[in-house]
Amino acid sequence: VSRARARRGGARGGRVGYHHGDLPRALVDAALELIGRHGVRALTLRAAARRAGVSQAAPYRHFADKDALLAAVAEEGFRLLTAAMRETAQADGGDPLSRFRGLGLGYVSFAAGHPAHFRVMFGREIVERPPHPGLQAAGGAAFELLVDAIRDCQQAGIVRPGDPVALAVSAWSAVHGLSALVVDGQLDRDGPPDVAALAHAVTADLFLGLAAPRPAAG
Amino acid sequence: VSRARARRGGARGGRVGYHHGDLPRALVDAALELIGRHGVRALTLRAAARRAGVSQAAPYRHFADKDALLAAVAEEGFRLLTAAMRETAQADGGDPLSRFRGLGLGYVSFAAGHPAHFRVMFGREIVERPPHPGLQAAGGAAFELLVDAIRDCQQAGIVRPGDPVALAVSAWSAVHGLSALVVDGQLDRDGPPDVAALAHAVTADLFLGLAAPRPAAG
DNA sequence: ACCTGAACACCGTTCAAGT
DNA sequence: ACCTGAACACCGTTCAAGT
Repeated sequence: VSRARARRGGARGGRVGYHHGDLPRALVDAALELIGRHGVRALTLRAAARRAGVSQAAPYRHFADKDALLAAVAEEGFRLLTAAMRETAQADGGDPLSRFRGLGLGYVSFAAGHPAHFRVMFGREIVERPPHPGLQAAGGAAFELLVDAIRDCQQAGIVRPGDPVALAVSAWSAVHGLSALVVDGQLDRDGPPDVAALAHAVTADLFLGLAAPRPAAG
Repeated sequence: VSRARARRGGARGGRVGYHHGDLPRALVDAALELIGRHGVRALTLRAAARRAGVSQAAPYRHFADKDALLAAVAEEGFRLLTAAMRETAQADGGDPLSRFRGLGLGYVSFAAGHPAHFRVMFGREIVERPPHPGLQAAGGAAFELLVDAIRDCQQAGIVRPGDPVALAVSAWSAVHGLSALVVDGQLDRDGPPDVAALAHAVTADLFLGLAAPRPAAG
């Protein structure tokens, strides 16, 4: 089976190659597959071009350089991340706490389901100077979801008072840390971990704290 | 100022080059400097050899390949991490809770102070198959410190009952997440963050939880 | 408007030599 | 025992052409 020419039977009836199709899309897909299969070091512009069935120089018609391709991957990742968070937040129920927790569960679930995206988004593969426009903003959107949810919970008396941004940093740290540990295989000591169970435990601990219940509150 | 020859005035009176010195050490240092200055992509074996003042082939006398050099960096990182955690835990006082919190503060402080080490330790730069021996174990040691500290806190009635390993995953997620966000510059929106203050806030939130105080405990 | 082929400087790795 | 020089296959990027 030749690799470069096996593009025909695509899910939505793609053309016989990308010569007049969507080469940027094909290159992003190729990048994700190379990273997912053999790590970030396996992503080369030339290999991505090969997978897409074009010459080594063709990518430069659509991306200024390798960083620009990585930035496209990261940007797509942030879009998918915020979408996943919003979806899980809605699915988890209408009350502010379920919404808040759903955001966290969506975050971890996105990372586990899209490790290649996650690595590019947070891995400093992009050397970029100055930061690609829109990328910083895309990352900020996910954080804003957390801050807003915390504000809602505070107004409902479910989360304790305090700067919602500071509390959001703690929440972000918890779900981001679990995600990073999962994606990096740091939790594989006894086989592949049950990511959903871990996410439920971590978000619960985040909310309740590790402290033993004290006799008097306040 | 020539780069490769400026090795003389070292802190401890190094020799005039590494030809009969410690080339492995010099290569690890060069790797850290390249990563720290220009990102992981700037680390090439050839550039590291250049910095050490030896030929491009010389590193292969000491490291099987690029992964082996990265593994050495990671292993050193894990040694430094556990040392930093132990030190902060001791400095923070004798009671179990201070010890536990000190471990977390040490973790974040190590990451902020050694970002190049941290990236190699957790960044999946090493493609390694099978995992380099001793590396997995070195990572496990830091985690064991957390588990033991949680057990001590449980026995002192400070941390609530439950599987200490599961609680340690939550604690690890929190401090690892904050560390990763700091190292990746994700918290730089309003200038460089106050890492120590963030670490204090996150470890406090981890212990107390985000929940509003409830009228009845248990 | 989009793609190719050839070119250049660079990298990982190997190997026959050197001291 | 440790290092060098030359070599090979590969990569990022550019540029003159092609259709």
